[in-house]
Amino acid sequence: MNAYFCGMNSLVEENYLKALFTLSQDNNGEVSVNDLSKHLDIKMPTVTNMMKKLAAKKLVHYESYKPLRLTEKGKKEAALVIRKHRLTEMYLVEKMGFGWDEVHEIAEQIEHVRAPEFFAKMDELLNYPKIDPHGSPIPDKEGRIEWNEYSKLSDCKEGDSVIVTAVINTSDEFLKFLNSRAISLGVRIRVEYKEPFDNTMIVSYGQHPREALSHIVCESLLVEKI
Amino acid sequence: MNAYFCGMNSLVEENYLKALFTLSQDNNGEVSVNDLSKHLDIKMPTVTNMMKKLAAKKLVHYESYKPLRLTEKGKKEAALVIRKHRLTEMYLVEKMGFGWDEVHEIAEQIEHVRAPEFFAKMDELLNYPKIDPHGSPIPDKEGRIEWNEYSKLSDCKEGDSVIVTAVINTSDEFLKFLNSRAISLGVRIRVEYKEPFDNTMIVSYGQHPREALSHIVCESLLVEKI
DNA sequence: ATTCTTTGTTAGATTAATAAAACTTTATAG
DNA sequence: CTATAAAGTTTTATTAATCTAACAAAGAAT
Ligand SMILES: [Mn+2]
Ligand SMILES: [Mn+2]
Ligand SMILES: [Mn+2]
Ligand SMILES: [Mn+2]
Repeated sequence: MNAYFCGMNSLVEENYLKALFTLSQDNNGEVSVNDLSKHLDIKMPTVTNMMKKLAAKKLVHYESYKPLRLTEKGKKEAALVIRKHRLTEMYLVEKMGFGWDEVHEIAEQIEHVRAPEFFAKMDELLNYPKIDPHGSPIPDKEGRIEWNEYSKLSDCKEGDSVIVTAVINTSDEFLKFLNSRAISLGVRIRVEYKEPFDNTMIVSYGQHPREALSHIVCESLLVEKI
Repeated sequence: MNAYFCGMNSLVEENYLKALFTLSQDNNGEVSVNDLSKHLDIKMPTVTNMMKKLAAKKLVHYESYKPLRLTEKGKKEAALVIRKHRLTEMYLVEKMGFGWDEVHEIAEQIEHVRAPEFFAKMDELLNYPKIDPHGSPIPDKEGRIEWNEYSKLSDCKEGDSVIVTAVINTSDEFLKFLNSRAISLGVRIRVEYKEPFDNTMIVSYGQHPREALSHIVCESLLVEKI
């Protein structure tokens, strides 16, 4: 009767898929119930339940006590949700004038809107962007992602000159910190000195001849070497 | 824990409020459970249940077997949902290039997004519009509505010249019909002849010197006399 | 190897939104 | 005024998403 009768996933299912996709990136495709539970702030039994449901829908490989893995179908559907999220973020920044630190929560909701024309229109108005405002790739309409091979600033050596291409941590707080240091995508940074004790980096860029960036900050910045 | 713990209404509650508001317009504030049930395509027992819930939240005056009425609080919250809906429709048409016949279903979903900044931004980018793409007034931030005193085209007399200011029926089919006749808001129409038998009107406007509009069409067009 | 801790599952319960079936009240038509 | 029809309600049940408490498996530590 309603719009959710066919092969569509619910808003809740979409959030699980997205979380599985994201978490599986840094663990060669495997995710623990515990991690997923913490990431979504949902108790473990609820997650187990949902995994059985997603397994029944052929979106997740589920076996008791084994790590969770998305199926190919699951990966595709997750990527399509991420596509909607990132397109939305890009639209909010480029066409509506929001800051890159203001769009995540709004996109978190709009990503669940069931209106393909709406996302297609944003895509068109943005001229088919390949990355979102945080430098993350936007999956294409088939859910394919172009993985860019960038390195972390923390892996650079003294004397390296690099361009900031993406942020890994997209939390408001981190983005506001970057704003306060005038660091944004495209900024060209030179590593002046790397403190052996705690890996803090002294870097220079733009009008900033001597800025200290902690290891935790440097690990969250993806850069392209030049 | 989640975002819906405080005074917020759920998506479902918002749709009930909106329906109550709309239906109560043409019946001096009163709505029957039956009408609401049909309008929302939800069975009557479900509606009765929800009315008790909304009554507990002081949004609806509910007494067994009596017509439903929104409280002042209910009217305000309904108007604020309608505000989000109409602002969205206006944004979709004015800023994204959708047709007036394509935006209702998208707005039906986006109206439930919980992000005041988002709607405030649309409002700003649209320069605080007073009407939506169908000529309906957009309630202000306090939920106040400026009721325009327009008449139906069907109430006009032979020889009257009028400007189309709003459509009452905002269904896709009706809007597409108007598109096919090149009738849109702002078009100046002259009533050439009114058939006494079935109230069909022969009108002229723009490049159309002799167009026949059935009574049902004329009843759905609001006009301003000049 | 045995114990303890962490992780995961099962069982049972709750809340929101819905419907079907049965019943009651109000309205309408003879 | 009844008899019937329409509208509204109550009761019971279902589904999705969640939780707590109790239990079981896997992994770590001694
Ligand atoms: Mn985001
Ligand atoms: Mn989301
Ligand atoms: Mn509409
Ligand atoms: Mn809606």
